Amino acid sequence: MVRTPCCDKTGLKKGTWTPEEDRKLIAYVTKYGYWNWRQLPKYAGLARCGKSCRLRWMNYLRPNIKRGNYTKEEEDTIIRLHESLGNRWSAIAAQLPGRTDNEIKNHWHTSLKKRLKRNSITNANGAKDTPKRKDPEIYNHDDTEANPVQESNLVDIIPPILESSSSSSDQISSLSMTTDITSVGKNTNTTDELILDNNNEAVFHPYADTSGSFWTEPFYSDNFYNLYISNDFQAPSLLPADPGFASVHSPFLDGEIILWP
DNA sequence: AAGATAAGCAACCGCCAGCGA
DNA sequence: GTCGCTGGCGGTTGCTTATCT
Repeated sequence: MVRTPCCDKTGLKKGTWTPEEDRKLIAYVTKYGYWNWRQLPKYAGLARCGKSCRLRWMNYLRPNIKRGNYTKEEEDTIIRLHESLGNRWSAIAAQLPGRTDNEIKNHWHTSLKKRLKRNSITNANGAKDTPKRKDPEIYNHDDTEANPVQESNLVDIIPPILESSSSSSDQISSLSMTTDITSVGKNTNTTDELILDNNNEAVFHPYADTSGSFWTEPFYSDNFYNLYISNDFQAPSLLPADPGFASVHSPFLDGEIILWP
């Protein structure tokens, strides 16, 4: 039996996502939710495979994604879970809020596996092989707080995502209303962050200390959505009647936001 | 300074399970 | 029971960046 392709590949773009594509996907999913990944790119105005859209959203664009260096606790958890679960990355990721299976898998293959190997060699004969590049995650855990975020192009426009707002990485518990000043993004080329003032005007401010409050401040704001919700995509003719979908109306937005379960 | 090499990571591919018709 | 569709998962690839020589 001939396997049906996940999508019609003709004319579909592959490779790295552009900020513009990210904006479209964020805007669409924010407004309508992901009701059908295969159909979604058509309505969102994206020349991408549905799977590619899903992967991009799940691994990088959705709320509550934690980027950056792993803490020692996280690494220990990964190692411990890998011992018991094996390569079941999604199961491991479920125990680490904010981390995706893909990211954990990458981290395992690039750092943790080698670290364990090195440890076992060291334990076996006391020998130490020096890696070509010093890995601060392995050699200096105290540095993990110094630079907690590694930004992609995307983060030029997207705020860091709140980890603690939900125990499940697949949930948005709420869209938090924020106060006078709302952080909406970070300029990766400088130490400035983009914020909105009382008039909803974007201005760059010196980026505040990222330690401590960085992952705990509520910043996933309606103002952020207001910035990036655009009208350059087509609304689906039929939105899901799934009772698991809830919608809210924001005074800051033109229309409703679909909140997925 | 430039080329070689290793490391890191985003993204793709193919398979599989679940579900409804 | 089967077929087709969809979402999800894990393995792998290939590009970019960092480091070494």
